[in-house]
Amino acid sequence: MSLRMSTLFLRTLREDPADAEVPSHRLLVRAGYIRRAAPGIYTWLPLGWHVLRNVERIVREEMDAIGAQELHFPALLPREPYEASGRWSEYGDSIFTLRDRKEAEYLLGPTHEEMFTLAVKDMYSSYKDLPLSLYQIQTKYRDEQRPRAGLLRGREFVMKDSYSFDVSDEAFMRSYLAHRGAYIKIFDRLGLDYVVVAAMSGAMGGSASEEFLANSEVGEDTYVRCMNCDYAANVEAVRVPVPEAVPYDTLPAAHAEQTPDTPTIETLVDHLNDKHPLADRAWGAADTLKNVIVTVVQPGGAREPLAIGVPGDRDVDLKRLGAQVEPATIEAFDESDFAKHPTLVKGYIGPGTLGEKGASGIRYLLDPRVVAGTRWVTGANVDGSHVLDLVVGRDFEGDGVIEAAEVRDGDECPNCGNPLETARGIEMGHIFQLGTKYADSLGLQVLDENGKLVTVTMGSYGVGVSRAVAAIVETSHDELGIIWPREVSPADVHLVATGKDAEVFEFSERLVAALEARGVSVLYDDRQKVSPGVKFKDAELLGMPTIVVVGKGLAEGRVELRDRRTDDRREVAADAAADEIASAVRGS
RNA sequence: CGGGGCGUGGCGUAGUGGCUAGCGCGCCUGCUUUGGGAGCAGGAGAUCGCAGGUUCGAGUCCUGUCGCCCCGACCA
Repeated sequence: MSLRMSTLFLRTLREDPADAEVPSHRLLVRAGYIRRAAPGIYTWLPLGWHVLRNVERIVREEMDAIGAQELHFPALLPREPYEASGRWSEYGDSIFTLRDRKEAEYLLGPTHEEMFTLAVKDMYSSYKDLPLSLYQIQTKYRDEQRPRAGLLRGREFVMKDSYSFDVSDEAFMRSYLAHRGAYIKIFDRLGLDYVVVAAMSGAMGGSASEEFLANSEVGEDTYVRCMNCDYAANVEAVRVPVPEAVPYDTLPAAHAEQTPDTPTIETLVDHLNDKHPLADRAWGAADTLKNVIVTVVQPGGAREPLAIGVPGDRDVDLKRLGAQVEPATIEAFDESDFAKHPTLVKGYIGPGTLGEKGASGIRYLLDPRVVAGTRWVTGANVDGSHVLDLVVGRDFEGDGVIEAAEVRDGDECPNCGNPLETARGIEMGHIFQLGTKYADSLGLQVLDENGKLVTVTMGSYGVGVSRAVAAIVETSHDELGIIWPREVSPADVHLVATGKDAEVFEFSERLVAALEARGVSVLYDDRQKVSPGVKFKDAELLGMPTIVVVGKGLAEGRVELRDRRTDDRREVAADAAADEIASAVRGS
């Protein structure tokens, strides 16, 4: 297959589009791969469409290799199945919904667990039919609050989603691991620099999940990895190592004291160092217990306040907190909320009024570090007053534990205790152990070998196909343009014919044909009245992995072969060019 | 939801209330040019986001509205 620049539906831009910030967005638009149609919605131009289809091809090959079967559901879906699974309301206003002429409600599918589950329920009823893995490559729709960065977070996007159906947990694990292996192959072939991390299952429900994150500064996910062992996790899923419980018989009794003008942790610490200097060290924020109040909004709209106690040197990480309470969402606790809870004294909130048994009745969850036996300085629920020597387990207890405090570089690894480092990544794939959530809510059961009904154990597995195109560009570009990995490139070779000699173009035509005969695809710049500089710039911007220049060297029987990534250049004999190029293409 | 920035030919942009809205890129025609985003000449292409208002006169000022981009979402 070959493409010709003279007729290709393409216009490269000399300047960056004003609305593009991240490299993948800038370059994909500049190089004419995509074009914005609406916020978070993009048109795939011919070159971009080639890349997208290449990514799809790789995904298909690896899914087929583990025996998954491809099918295709509609994107336009009826409301009922999503009502049955509870997600019509769980997804809330992030689903695109619409009505038909009879006022029946539909949605544009944000994901398809329900449809797969119902299809299997419809057709299968025996353990003999399992295991089964099905997949589709579909356009998905989510009305994101804030689409951003071009293809990285769009409202319309292409996703491969697959689902496994098994009779037992043991059988399920085999399906899960098969998918995991396929994903590793897919992301390797896509040329991505990625990590596999433990993750939260979020709106998908279920018990455990792992994410495949492409390392990138512009990624929206933060993850940690241990610098010693193989622990890696999305910050949302990090487990904080729990300190040993300490006997507290000998600790001094709790007592409140006046701490005027100390509504912040910083002013409180200053007060402590001023009035209660310690012999061996200074007071720090970590000695204080900070109580943060938020509003939890349930999918149905019900609102309730929630108090979270964290060490004063840590902020509450809203993403982590959100992941814990999903599908509920978190909103800030504002002045009007404070007005409804007069026992909360802003700046001096303490455990005294918190908890289901406290005066405020607000549910009170503690960071894992706030365990029995630890001693804190915290608010006394009186303006200008704090309590010292307040001991967990002796003086107060929370209603439970929550992982919501921020995770920082250098925190302890829960596996081995060594320091963790944080990094950013783009979520490329996510594999979920769903358990029986959907099978239960939609009634998917099969008869086992004893004739008894058993609920099917499911897994769900997603790859962001369109997002992968952006992630590849993020990990593979330079200041001149895109550098496609061989397997996804729109063509193997960008052939630039320069000069005005008819011979150059005649030779190039023969070279294109010879390369095609050798299975090498070519993007041929056959434009006749375009200056060489323009052609070179375009070749670098467009990013085919190999660039071949036919020009002034042809008179001496030579053509030039360049590697886009390394910029290695060498001259090869014109009459051996097709073979040289073909072997260079296969070798890289 | 909040904060900030911005809406002017396809793209990037200029435009102290005053003449026919300017420039670069791209596009069209002709001639020249062809190894690093060519030169000259001529040309096409804009209801200045939209709706009101102020004014003799509005791209420019006022009000409203729509849209886009970025940041933040809580620290008591």
